[in-house]
Amino acid sequence: MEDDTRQRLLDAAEALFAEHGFAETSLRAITTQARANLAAVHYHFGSKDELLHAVFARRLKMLNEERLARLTALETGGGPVTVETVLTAFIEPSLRLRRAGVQGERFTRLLGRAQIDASEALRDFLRDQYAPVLERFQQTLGRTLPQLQPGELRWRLYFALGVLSFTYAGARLPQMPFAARLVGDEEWLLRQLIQFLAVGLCAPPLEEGAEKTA
Amino acid sequence: MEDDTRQRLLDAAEALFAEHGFAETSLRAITTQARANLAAVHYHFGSKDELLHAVFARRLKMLNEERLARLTALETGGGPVTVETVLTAFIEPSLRLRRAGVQGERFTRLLGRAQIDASEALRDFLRDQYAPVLERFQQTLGRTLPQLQPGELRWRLYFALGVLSFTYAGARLPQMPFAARLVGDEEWLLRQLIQFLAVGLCAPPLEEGAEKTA
DNA sequence: GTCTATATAGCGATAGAC
DNA sequence: GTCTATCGCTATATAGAC
Repeated sequence: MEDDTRQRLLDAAEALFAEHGFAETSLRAITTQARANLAAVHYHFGSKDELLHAVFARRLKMLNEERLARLTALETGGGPVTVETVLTAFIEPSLRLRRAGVQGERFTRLLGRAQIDASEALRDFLRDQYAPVLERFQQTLGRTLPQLQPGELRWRLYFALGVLSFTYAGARLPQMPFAARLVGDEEWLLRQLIQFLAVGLCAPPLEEGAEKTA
Repeated sequence: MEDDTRQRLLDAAEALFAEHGFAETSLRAITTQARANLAAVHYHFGSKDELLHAVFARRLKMLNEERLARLTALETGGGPVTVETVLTAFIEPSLRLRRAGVQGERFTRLLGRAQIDASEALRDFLRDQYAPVLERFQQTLGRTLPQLQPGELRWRLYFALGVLSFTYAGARLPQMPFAARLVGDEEWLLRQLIQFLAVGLCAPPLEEGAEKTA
């Protein structure tokens, strides 16, 4: 069992945090699902907070490295650098994670939740992980959409990441009569999503003057 | 104090739930901020869950009634029924709530969070409140955008509500170097938001065949 | 309606045997 | 590394005086 226990704890925490939230999930629920002892969490991670941190660390580094690698390949590959291809470079790695199995789907769900839920400490950690990625994507998009003021581009990027987070979080709009989960056919949904975001980012500027820069 | 205590409890709960989340907020924190006794919550509401329910009930009914009234006025007023005007009919009432004071801003923040956070029981309540509103807006949008398959329209509406929830929740994208809060200038941001959503909803259909209807 | 006092339960965390 | 047992704390909820 030894190190395998650590992985089972991460898997169980990932699933339960994604489903019920951090505060609502007890260490007892996690260790039960992981078939581990209650004390194992503190032996392997030190605290509940550090367990959550480890859940993110396990997957986030690779995810964002893949995003940057795809963007670099896009910019040096000689192909067309359009809003669609840049968005795809950002989104596809996370979609691959979802396709890789149920644990990947749970992680993206947790990641979406964290954008709204995250405590101050977790936000600091996520910021460190995301800052270089977002900055590079923003720069590239800025070159692709030179007609936009920086403040305008940043808000549109904010909206776009909002859609992505909301969708990955699997938010069930209580009012919608259809299942809002990403069931099957994620390829079709990805195309819908990318088009929705792309036309939003590419919309003509609204700025009349140039006073709004932040 | 009598009934005033009830209002102060609702105000404090609204603020703290919006800021820290439901599970993370204790009744002690709420009663302290409301300058009320701990037992007052159970006297006035019965339980913590029913307090949350009451926080939503206090504002949600009026909000959705105003949305429906605006949509009706739009459809019978003889003016142009465009995607932008329909979106405005949906969004403006919540924006008015935000402008009305800090409590309105807190409520919309809580409402945004709830779309991702909500427990099963709260989701049932929200569904009942939202179902008729969303259905009518979807019908109207369907007439304005007849080229879209129903499934396509529903997902685009889902994306749009995602952006709105995310923005109202005041999600601080940890990676963004700018303040992601809605500081001042909400008029400018509203125009940005509505344009982003409108062009996304109006994008040409992606459907090749007609097999995808749900 | 508001208060004090308390019941009851679950939480994260730790000590120490094995 | 894994276990049992438990500490110390906080939570929601309630009973009963005023």
